Amino acid sequence: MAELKSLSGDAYLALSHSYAAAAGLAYGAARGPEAARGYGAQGPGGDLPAAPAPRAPAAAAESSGEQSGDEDDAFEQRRRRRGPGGAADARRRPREQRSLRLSINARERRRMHDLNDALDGLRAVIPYAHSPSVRKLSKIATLLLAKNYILMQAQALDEMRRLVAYLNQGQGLAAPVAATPLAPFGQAAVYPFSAGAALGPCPDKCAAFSGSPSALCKHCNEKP
DNA sequence: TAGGCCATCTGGTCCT
DNA sequence: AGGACCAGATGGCCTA
Repeated sequence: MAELKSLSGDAYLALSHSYAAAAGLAYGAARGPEAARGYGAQGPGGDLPAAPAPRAPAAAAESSGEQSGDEDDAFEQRRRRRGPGGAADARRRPREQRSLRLSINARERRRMHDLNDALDGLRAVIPYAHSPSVRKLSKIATLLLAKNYILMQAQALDEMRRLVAYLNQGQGLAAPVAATPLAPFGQAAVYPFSAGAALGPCPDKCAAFSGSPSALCKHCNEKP
């Protein structure tokens, strides 16, 4: 089981709101009472047990039939619990069907573990308070936060492109940079630093934006 | 104690 | 036929 990280309520709400503000969303508000309750919001200094009792669901673990010796009993009990025809059904159940069911269960369990691993991977790249004393994000919170984070990043990228275009226009540049001010992220031409650095004589890249040496740059002021 | 979150089991459906 | 995916049911753990 994954370690318990936790996120203080305040930190989480702050993060959510900043994402929401940037992305024009209101995740925190939308959560309403849940947000107030807090995903993992602990009381003051509230820590969770470092290692939560490994889920040892009586019904689940025992009935999974892979770790327990009295799997049949558990299975029978569950069938009985499941309602009409359950017990009789189980009694009639041939051994092959039973083992087939067990393998299907195992496969489903594996699938869910993979899904949880992927969610852990997502949590790892979402900026929030990672710490042993902070409970990890719930699944739903992880997905919602990730969505808002992506939207926020997209918006920031958009603004940066606009700024670069504006700067390029302002400088009246004939440089190749100006030719594709809105090129997709990842194209070096969009970013004067890389283009300028390649072309300019100054190792400090000071000429990247203006195309002319800077009076403030020690490299530009150096005598050759 | 209620409510949230979670793991697991299970049967159904769809796809290969 | 077998596997993947999905949703409902169930029960355990934890917090307010």
